[in-house]
Amino acid sequence: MTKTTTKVAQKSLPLNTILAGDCIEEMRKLPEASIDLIFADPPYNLQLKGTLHRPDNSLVDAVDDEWDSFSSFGAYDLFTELWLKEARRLLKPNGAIWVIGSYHNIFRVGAKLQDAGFWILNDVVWRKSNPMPNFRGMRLTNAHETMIWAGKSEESKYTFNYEALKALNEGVQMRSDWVLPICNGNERLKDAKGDKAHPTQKPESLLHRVLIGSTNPGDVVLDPFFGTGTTGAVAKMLGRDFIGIEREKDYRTVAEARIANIRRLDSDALKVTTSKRAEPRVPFGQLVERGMLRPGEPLFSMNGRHKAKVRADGTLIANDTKGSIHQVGAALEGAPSCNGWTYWCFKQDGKPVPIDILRQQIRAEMQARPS
Amino acid sequence: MTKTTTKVAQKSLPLNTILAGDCIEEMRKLPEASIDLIFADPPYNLQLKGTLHRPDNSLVDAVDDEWDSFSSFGAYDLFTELWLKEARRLLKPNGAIWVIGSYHNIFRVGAKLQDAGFWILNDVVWRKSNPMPNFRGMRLTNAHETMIWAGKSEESKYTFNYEALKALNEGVQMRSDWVLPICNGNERLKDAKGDKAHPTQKPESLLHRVLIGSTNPGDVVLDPFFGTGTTGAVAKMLGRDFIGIEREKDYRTVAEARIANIRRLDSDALKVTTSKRAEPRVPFGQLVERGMLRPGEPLFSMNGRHKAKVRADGTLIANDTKGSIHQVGAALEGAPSCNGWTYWCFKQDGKPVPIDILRQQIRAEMQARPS
DNA sequence: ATTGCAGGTGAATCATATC
DNA sequence: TGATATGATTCACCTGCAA
Repeated sequence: MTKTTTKVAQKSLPLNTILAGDCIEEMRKLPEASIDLIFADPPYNLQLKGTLHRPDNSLVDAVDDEWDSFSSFGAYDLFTELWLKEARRLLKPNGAIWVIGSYHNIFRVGAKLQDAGFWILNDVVWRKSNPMPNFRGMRLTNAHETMIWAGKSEESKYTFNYEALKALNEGVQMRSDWVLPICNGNERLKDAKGDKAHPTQKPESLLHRVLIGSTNPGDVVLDPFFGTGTTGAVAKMLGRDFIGIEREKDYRTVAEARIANIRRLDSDALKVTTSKRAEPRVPFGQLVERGMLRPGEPLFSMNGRHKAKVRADGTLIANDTKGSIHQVGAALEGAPSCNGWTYWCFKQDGKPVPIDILRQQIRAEMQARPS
Repeated sequence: MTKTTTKVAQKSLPLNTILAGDCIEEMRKLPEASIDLIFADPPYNLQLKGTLHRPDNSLVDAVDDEWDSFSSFGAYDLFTELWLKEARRLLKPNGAIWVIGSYHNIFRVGAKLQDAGFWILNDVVWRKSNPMPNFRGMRLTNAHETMIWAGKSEESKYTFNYEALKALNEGVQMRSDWVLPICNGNERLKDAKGDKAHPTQKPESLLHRVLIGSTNPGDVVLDPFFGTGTTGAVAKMLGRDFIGIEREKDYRTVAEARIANIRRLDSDALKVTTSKRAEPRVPFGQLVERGMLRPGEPLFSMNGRHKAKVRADGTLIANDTKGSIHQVGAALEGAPSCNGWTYWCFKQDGKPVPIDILRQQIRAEMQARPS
């Protein structure tokens, strides 16, 4: 999943800095189609009226009275619409976004995401291993938060490091529910008085998984609600570039000091298990050209049920069926498709050997002496 | 939390029957403020396009029913608004609603719930213990569905059987994430041909927990998307009255036969949800994500002969060998297999410490705060 | 009776390079 | 832009039959 990057756009970006100001205004100053990934942890405290940030006062005031008891929802929706619009403008065509929230706001954000043209890829549940209990026993322990992962559009070729996440999960594909502890202990940033510096600091483990899974080293990650900079800290550690936007001076100060202390991992540590999809394509005919397989040599299906003969042009023939290793395999199995590389074996010293071994030999040679 | 019930209203209700017809029209015929709880499993609007094959080329049996197809998000929103409006009219002042959905629809439903004046109490995640995997490795395994629990209004004195749920959860406060298996085996209803009678039958364990937690015996439970009647079956089993609404005759027929066969609570069913699980598996990657081990940190084999470096995705690299802690250990020893947990150490204050110590720490946390 | 293996399946927005 | 060819990809259960 390599991508071409626009050097011009990247050069004008304020990489690895924290922009001071309102997130919508600051996003408007950045060039379109310049960001690979956005991670957003927007405000969600709807009950405390007046603390909600209003980007465009005249418009909010205009609808204020009409919305009656739901005026806060309307204002929140407008705010969501505006920052999502800018976020989408900034993303490259193959970019993606993560948004985190709780039941207070996540449903409204998710609906607005879909309305704006984002294409939801997964909703991910962060299951907290140590949540705050429900003290009054009036509801269930609120033990999770919800993240939405969405591509810029339905057509986006988003980045997904499937094999890396599978490796993180001990060889089993990663699920949409992530069990991680909340941020506390040494990781939790404190102010001069010893109080927590930010009320909702997210754990670095959460960002680690997000960035490993949906970015590559060198990608540009924007966090429009930067807070104390968890996104920036993990991005720097993992060799990604970040841009933060934060209104509050106190948060910016804490974040800057925090990120300055982070050391970027060396390139060995940054490398991650890659997908086979990224490996170069090898035509089957090359095995014949190189004499690894002889024309006329018989191949056998892995299940032992079928047999075919190699032809000089790298096609197979079995009974009446002729064609590529994939086509003949599919025809013999009556299947819609077939991966011929894993379907066929040849005999070596009487033992069946998958032809994929030969492809791996060629690929190893290509790595040693790239053409 | 006892409630006074209006005898007059209850007498005119079609208790413990399945109404045939469109849910909005049928709800309009019922008297207002007559229902204690609504459980709704509306169409998810999955928007599936092509076909999907498994790695073995077999075809995935998708939900392609006409009832799940909407022309646009706008059409789905309108449908949601209309049925929610009737649902809210039918609820008693202290009534509540549960709605279940996936990321395709739940954000829109949640926003409309809030717009209609419902007051969200919790969002609850049903974590499937056995979900369908992601066959193409393109996304995370979609391993959960989301339920929203909401009161008719902010002022509703909703029913919540805190102690009963705590008992169901082995004496620990019930959390907002519920681990339950999907509906299969004997519980899954089949038609005459042996195919599944309904594409999306919900497990009774899910309804069991909902009804135990948010209704009392004798309460009236309405399910406007009754399907094959899981809500009715569990309600009858638990001594609650139900009203079902279902358009499709085939589903009604199956549901009626099913509910007629229900007698009383099977006490074994209760034990399923309270049984202890085996010792949890801890992926090595979690130590990296949690910062217990840093990417780039060296590990040493117990015998002192080998060294490896931790990578950001929880794999190791040693010389040319990359892979899991087990794979790299096996490769270095030339052994067919290796338990990486007992093979590798890290250095703490200059002394070697087995990495298994870190796994034990995580397990201790999980035990102290079990799911 | 018990074990093991083959086969089936579940609310799924599930590919991509080349011609 | 659309058709064609290549070839990547699965977890936890369940049932039924064979050994």
